[in-house]
Amino acid sequence: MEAPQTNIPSRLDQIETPTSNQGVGERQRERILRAATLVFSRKGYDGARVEAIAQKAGIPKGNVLYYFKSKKALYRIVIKQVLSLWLEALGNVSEEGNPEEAIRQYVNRKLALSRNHPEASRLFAMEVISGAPIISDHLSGELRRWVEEKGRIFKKWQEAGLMAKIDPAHAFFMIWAVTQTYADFEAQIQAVTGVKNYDQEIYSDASGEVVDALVRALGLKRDQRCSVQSA
Amino acid sequence: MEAPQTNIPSRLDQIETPTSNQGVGERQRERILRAATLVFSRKGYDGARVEAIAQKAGIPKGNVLYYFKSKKALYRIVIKQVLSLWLEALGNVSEEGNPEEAIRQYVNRKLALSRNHPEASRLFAMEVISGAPIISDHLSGELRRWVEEKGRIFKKWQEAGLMAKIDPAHAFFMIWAVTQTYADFEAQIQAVTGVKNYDQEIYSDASGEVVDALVRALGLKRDQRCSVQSA
DNA sequence: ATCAAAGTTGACCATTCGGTCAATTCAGGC
DNA sequence: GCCTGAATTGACCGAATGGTCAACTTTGAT
Repeated sequence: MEAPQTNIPSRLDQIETPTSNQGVGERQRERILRAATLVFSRKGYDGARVEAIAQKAGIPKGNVLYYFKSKKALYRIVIKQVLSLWLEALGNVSEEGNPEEAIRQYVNRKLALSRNHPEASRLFAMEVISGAPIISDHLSGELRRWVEEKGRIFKKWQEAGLMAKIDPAHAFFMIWAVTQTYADFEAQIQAVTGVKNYDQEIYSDASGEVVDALVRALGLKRDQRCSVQSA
Repeated sequence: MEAPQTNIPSRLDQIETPTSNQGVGERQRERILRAATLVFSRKGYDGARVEAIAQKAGIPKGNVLYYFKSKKALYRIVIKQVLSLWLEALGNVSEEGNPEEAIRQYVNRKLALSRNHPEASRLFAMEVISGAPIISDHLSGELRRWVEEKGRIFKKWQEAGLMAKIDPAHAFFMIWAVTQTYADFEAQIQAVTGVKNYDQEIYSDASGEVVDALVRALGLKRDQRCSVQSA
């Protein structure tokens, strides 16, 4: 989907690839990407084995290297995919309207991302914990600018007395930390709570209580009865 | 320090090891443990190389395997060390006294842990993200009981109207997520903020604003002027 | 000085790794 | 059917990995 990066054309264009098993390649490619995301998200780049990816995709190892010219190339593509998912989900913290509602929406969107793409979240975490060797440029580029931009909105809210005076960057770190923890630390939360079907039980709790807590943390609730109780 | 696990006695006891380079072994052993913590925390178990650990410890690979009978045994010891650090830092959320002050202390203690032992935090995170293959028993055992126990204190506070009504477990998840993020996601925070000396600048910010925010999130501030401003 | 145990080291081994490749199968256009 | 290029596969290669080992050095007690 992103840059080609591989030796295979395979695009459903007109002129090129006049004859081919059209579509077959694309489907396999995506199978592999899904499998790779899973394996990389659990083992990190160095710990992941091409053979394991192949097995999870249900194809021989040679076939993986046929679609992606190397393990590193595959990793780059996978992590770029994940990164764009992450940045895209950053979405728009809209300046207009109720700050509380804006943040509530944003947090819920991030929670949904953790719920629907936990492997992506974990892979991102792995990369960052490892020192972000691949994506550090994106972090200090795109992401930094995004935070600066959205930070200005926070500043305005703060000056209008609608938000607690926290460094906007730290406000984001907090939101990201809390929302991602439900994907990244699933094993811990699962163990501590002992829930059976993590997905349903945990996220329904989280999207209620945790969103409220974050709203409170940022001092957003406008008509607030001194925040001792929530329900 | 933990269980022996290796073929070498090396204890400063009386009778055994009548003659030896006393002390030398212990020092080397700890050198290796430190190096191993660093490498494992960046690469995970599968991604870490014994050679890399040896290099970081400044000794040949063979010497590492002399002190620890295998990579897996070394990993187990390292992660047990980290886990006990983690559990120990859980410390006492004291029931007596001001809830706000108790949580403030607890959060600050966790922040200090992230600051002083970022590698330990990262290693713990790596293990959990990987599915906690080694420590899952501890999580569903010790940690779960700890959360249940301390959760009762939260319940009491909540019934007394001193704390927002959040599921205590989720309250902990939130605190852990936020405090650990400063160690685990250092690369991201560094990139976004662009600070030079992470350690000093970030943690002085965090221990101020973030602690306040968490106190607000949990609805703990007793004499609170409707939580719109913090300073 | 001598001795024994502890510690150190690089060479070495079996296995596994990422990656290549030639042989083969598959699918569609003619 | 026949041809062509894509797709599939397992065998294979060199490099790297975890782990072993025998030779050697160091240390402290006697």
